[in-house]
Amino acid sequence: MSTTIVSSEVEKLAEIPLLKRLSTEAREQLLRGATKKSISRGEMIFFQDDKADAFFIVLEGWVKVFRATSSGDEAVVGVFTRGQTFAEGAAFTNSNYPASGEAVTDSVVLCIPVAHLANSIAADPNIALAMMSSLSMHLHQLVLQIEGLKTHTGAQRVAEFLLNLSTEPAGSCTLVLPYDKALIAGRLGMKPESLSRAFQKLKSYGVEVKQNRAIISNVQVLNTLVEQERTVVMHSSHG
Amino acid sequence: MSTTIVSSEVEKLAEIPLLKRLSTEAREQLLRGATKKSISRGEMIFFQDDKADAFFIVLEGWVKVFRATSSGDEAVVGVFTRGQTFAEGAAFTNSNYPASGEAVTDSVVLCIPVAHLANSIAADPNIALAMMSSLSMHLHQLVLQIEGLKTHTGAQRVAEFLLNLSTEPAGSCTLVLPYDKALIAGRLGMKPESLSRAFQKLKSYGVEVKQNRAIISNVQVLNTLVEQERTVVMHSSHG
DNA sequence: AAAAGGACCTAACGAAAATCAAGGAAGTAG
DNA sequence: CTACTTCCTTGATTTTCGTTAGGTCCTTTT
Repeated sequence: MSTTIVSSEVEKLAEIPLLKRLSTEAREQLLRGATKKSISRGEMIFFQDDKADAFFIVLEGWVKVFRATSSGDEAVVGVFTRGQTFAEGAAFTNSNYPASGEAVTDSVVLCIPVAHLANSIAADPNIALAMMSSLSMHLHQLVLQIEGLKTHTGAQRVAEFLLNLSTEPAGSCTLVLPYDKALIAGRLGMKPESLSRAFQKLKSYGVEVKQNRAIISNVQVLNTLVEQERTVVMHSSHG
Repeated sequence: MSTTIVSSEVEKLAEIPLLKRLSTEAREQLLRGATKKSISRGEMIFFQDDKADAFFIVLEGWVKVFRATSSGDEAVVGVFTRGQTFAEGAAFTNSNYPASGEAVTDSVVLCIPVAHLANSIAADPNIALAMMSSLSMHLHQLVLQIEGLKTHTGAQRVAEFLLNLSTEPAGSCTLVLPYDKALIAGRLGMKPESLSRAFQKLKSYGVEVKQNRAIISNVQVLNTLVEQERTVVMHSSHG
């Protein structure tokens, strides 16, 4: 399921962060070599260790990127949705994908071959600047993820995740969990059971989870929890 | 302690990965705006949340990049040495440093202002490609770090760290721990006490640690340890 | 309507690692 | 040589988290 981009679609894609800063000509040039792919839930997009000959932009749905260890264990490295780029890092080292990509919902992604990207950059160097900005944001996100893993408890990471989903800066807020709990757990570096326990603990901080809906009664309370030091957190007073 | 680069030095710097692929002219252009800084052990190079107006290349010594939480806890995001680039991600987001940088030994770093980089890229787009490659390698390294944290035990991560330092592909090998154990622990996402105990466990895999020297009696044995699944590792037979 | 399957939660156990506290080893200054 | 600091190790205890197994609820199937 793969089609080229028709020019009427190009302007719709201008809202994507990576393409936003480009001129109309540069955008058209870059998209000329791109194809749109529809992918069913559970289908693989690329495989770890394969030659990295393309990178991707999510148009619809959710995609996970993960590394599989030799023993079948997997570590979720990122989860991406509408407008986000993924696997763009591999595209420049002229090497292989360091991780695998899989659709976790039915998805549509834009696939841009590395060879075409190289040509496009030669034609318009501004494309390189847009890519670098995208890479940097990715880098920044990974830095935050590492900090979270090293200094936050499970419940704190879950709280952080919920706060990122919430739009309200304060007060109460209801939100929809974007993908199933097993994947959320993977994304946060824990097992589903631990995620369950974390939700339990967050009850005493005013978080109610029912099905795929979460209700935060007070965003600021959660915020203070995330800010707290590891050792001080989650002692007898709450629980 | 900050000086500009004299042209006689430029060719010596050609071996640095970021600069390697550039033409002599591009290299000279980029280095024209660079300054060399000598930094004492413990001195800060840049501060988290400050405006990111420069990125760096290590010429001598070791530098750590870390994030500090409000409560004084810190997460080491990377440790860099000779030839490696750091904080280059911040140079493109036009924002603030997501982490702080500090010299852990007396060091010399090359400081390249973001404004000058932008000018240089305009003059020669190939510089952009070199930067992208550097960013990508960084991205890849962080991905591996996240994988390690999520799927390896402490002892496995230490083994991995030692293997990265070793030059021999097999057999025995002696190596020098490049910086103090507290930092190694931070780098690997654990406490110094846990690092100590991890070294203990590795004794039964043929690793001897005395002072800042480590002797690996068989590199391959360590390699198999790292490859093993989490749950199978470190049971009664060893220890 | 009953059965089957899937997603999620709960509980009990064990392993890994953090914490707290104390003791050693090496280097430095008096 | 002794006192002191800094860095590292060790031991005892607690917490966290993975594992396993069983249970509930909800949806789909027959």
